[in-house]
Amino acid sequence: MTDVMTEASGATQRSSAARALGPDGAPAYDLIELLFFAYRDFVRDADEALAAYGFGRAHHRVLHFVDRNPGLRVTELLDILKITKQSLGRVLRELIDQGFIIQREGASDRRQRLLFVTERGDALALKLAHLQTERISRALEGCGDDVGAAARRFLFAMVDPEERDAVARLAMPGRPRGGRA
Amino acid sequence: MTDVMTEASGATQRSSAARALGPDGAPAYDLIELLFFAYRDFVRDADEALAAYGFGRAHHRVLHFVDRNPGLRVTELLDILKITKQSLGRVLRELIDQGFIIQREGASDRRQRLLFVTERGDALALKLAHLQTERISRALEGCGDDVGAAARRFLFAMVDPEERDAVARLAMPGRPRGGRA
DNA sequence: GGGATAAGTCAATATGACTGACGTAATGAC
DNA sequence: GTCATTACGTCAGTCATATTGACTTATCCC
Repeated sequence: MTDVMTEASGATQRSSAARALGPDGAPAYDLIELLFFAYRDFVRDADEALAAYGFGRAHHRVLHFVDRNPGLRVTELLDILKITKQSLGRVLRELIDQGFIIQREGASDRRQRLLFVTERGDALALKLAHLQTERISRALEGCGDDVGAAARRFLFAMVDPEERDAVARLAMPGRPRGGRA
Repeated sequence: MTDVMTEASGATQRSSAARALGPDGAPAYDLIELLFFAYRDFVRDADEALAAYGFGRAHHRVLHFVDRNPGLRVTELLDILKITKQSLGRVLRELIDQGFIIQREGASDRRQRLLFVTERGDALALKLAHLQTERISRALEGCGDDVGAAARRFLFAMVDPEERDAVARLAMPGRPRGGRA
């Protein structure tokens, strides 16, 4: 087994962790735990609303990204969510069967099934986004002025470097809401 | 793509809330999505390491909070994780059976089973914390000076108000590492 | 003694994920 | 026109994490 402990506590060379987080290279327990607690409560808002539709977190994610990116291809969605197409299968089917999402053949490539939200889907996506935005807004109100910008920078920097281009394209501030089908 | 992320939106001066929502009350899609992507990658570090032990994310959470809070009672752990004792059951059993956690009868109340990590459990908890700290440190390095403090403030403000006391007690910056059994 | 509390357990179920294999249709290169 | 590749879907089986509900045991405290 790789001896992580000696590597971590060895005083000879200071890792980036040690530099950023204290003289003794102590773990950043506060941020680790804050991320856990903040995310735990953040997703719970939407979870509760989704239960009324018989949907779960997975449905929300699909609906959200289709709402934000009309005409999204299935492959692109899989790449965003980092799940397999089998995992997506059931969730997408339910959203389509219940009229929240529709598929259209690609104009240039007829193998593609482009995804769009319906009016109903857009309404639900927007409702959930507003719930989450309420929590975010209240959080930012209680903080200093630049905290929103700093939070964006920090969260963006937490993303895998090789994913940042894709994330920047998707999560760009002020990007307009997409249209419906 | 730093320019994308450094850009704080509002040209007009509004309240923090209005800025978060945008000029037209639009959802805070950027922060919603950044939270998703940041958390997705954040937990993946530990997930990969845990796979080698046959453990999952649930084991990590239990191990982490027991490591950080030696002598934790089962009820307290359930309250932190917000899961049922049935859900905790299997995970805790496996951690105990494989020698990562031990239980001790409470001294004053013999109904209690106080939880402690073993040396082995402490080593694994620390290894996982270091993995996550590495990502956090690298993220903070790429940001401005006050971003760490701002991120803490933002994440803390994202927690349910009625949970904040409990979270503050657990995730206080600079809180010392707990001891083993 | 008796009610409340701490913890554990059995059973059934839901959700979200996985791997692997296979099928179908369309594209695009040769 | 054939053929490999791509996009998508699906069948089958499995695993991890979570749920509700019911019940037990031991202990505490009034």
